[in-house]
Amino acid sequence: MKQSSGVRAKGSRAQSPVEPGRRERNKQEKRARIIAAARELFGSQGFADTTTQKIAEKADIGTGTLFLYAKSKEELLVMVFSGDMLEQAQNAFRHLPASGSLVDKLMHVFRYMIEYHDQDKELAKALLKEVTVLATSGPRRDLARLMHCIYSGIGDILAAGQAAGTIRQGVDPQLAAENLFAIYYLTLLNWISGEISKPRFLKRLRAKLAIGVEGLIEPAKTPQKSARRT
Amino acid sequence: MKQSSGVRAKGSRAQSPVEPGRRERNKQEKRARIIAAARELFGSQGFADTTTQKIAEKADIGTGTLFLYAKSKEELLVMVFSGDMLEQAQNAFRHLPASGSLVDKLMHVFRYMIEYHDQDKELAKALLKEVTVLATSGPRRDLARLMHCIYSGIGDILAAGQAAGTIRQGVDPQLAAENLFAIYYLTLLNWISGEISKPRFLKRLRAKLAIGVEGLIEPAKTPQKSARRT
DNA sequence: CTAATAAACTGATTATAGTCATAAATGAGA
DNA sequence: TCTCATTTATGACTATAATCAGTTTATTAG
Repeated sequence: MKQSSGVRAKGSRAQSPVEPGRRERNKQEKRARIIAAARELFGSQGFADTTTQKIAEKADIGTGTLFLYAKSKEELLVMVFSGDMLEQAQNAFRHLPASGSLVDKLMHVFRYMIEYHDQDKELAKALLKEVTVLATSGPRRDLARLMHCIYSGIGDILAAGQAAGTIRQGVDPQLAAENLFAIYYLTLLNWISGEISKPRFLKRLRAKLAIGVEGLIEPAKTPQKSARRT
Repeated sequence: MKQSSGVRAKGSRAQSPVEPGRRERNKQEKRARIIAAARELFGSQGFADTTTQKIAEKADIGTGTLFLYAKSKEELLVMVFSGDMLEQAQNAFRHLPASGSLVDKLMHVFRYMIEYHDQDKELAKALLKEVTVLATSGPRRDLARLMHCIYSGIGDILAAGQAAGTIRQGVDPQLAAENLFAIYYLTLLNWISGEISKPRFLKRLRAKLAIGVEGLIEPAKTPQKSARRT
């Protein structure tokens, strides 16, 4: 019933606020071995052909132990790659170009993610299948972090646009960010599932984002510049 | 090597262009039994707790036969419910209200689909997990029909709006339709995965669709009517 | 009709994800 | 140091999705 997450403050010198303790260290070290083994095997054999046995063997743990760290093979997959995806997303926002249109900025961000998935399309497919349903769901903490990073990153871009006066004040940046991500995400899934080529995909994505940004409404008969072909 | 899809034109009277033949009839009948059995069991026991054994038993076929009709348990799930979803989508467009804003119309359409999934959230979750990745992919014919129905339905609404002059001519209705569906879909997934209540979800969806329709761009300093709160 | 061919069916069998009773390791208290 | 309680680890075991070699059934040709 106690929580005792390796907090240890025994005896005299325990100056650093949290000292792990052997138990916690072992656990982390094992967790790291599991992730390393799974990453390598998923990468070389693919998701379906990698058995949990092989992962346990490679990580040098018992077969049952694996499921103490991930409740299922699918969760293991997410565990392995959600960290990578978060890093990729953070990089995307860190290297955001200062100039350029909103669509350019969005394409910059999404291209980082696209490049990541392009490394291994099969794996990406399996991964996205899991992520799609889990991402929004409660107890997947790491995915929640990823989604928050993405949504707040895009939200910040939009808020900056509002501050600069290029984006309507009335728009909730959070909701708009979710919209733009949704557009990206379904287009990504379409690409991952085969069919369409990468250049075509990128072009299509850009066109869709442009529509998402500009909206669908006819600008109420003001014969100004941007009204094309009547 | 021959194709011989039960075409049968034997002997004298074979006036109707394609007469099934016993083999094809058996197959269809068996397929129907499988779908009926699977639907009932998935509905009462849920996806995970329904074994393929139980389905085969209930459909009165061998365990192996099941996998002649669906390559996997997941495909079986899609087989069972994609027909329902298509019907639901067709109903939504059939009963489209003549008046109302674009957002109203979209909400009308999506509400039909939402009501369907609301009947059994757990099942919907399992179903959407499969559908999300397969929907776009090649060899899933029934899902392809579903997506085409949805996209062309929304596309038609938008094209009508263009004809009426309320929607910008420059917008590709197909791409815009995919955007609006994407907004709906990720919001749906978020709802299905728990957390948010139905009224909140509907409200949020409407707000997002409004943003998707109106766009994000500041209307270039024309102090006209529709510019809210400066 | 009969034989030959092809398609559809079958359930015993296999592969593997995930469980669970038991054992080992760890840390706290004395 | 030696208990004792709690957490973590283990691999034999179970459940079940999916396969496949062998069988049955339908169709076509003669």
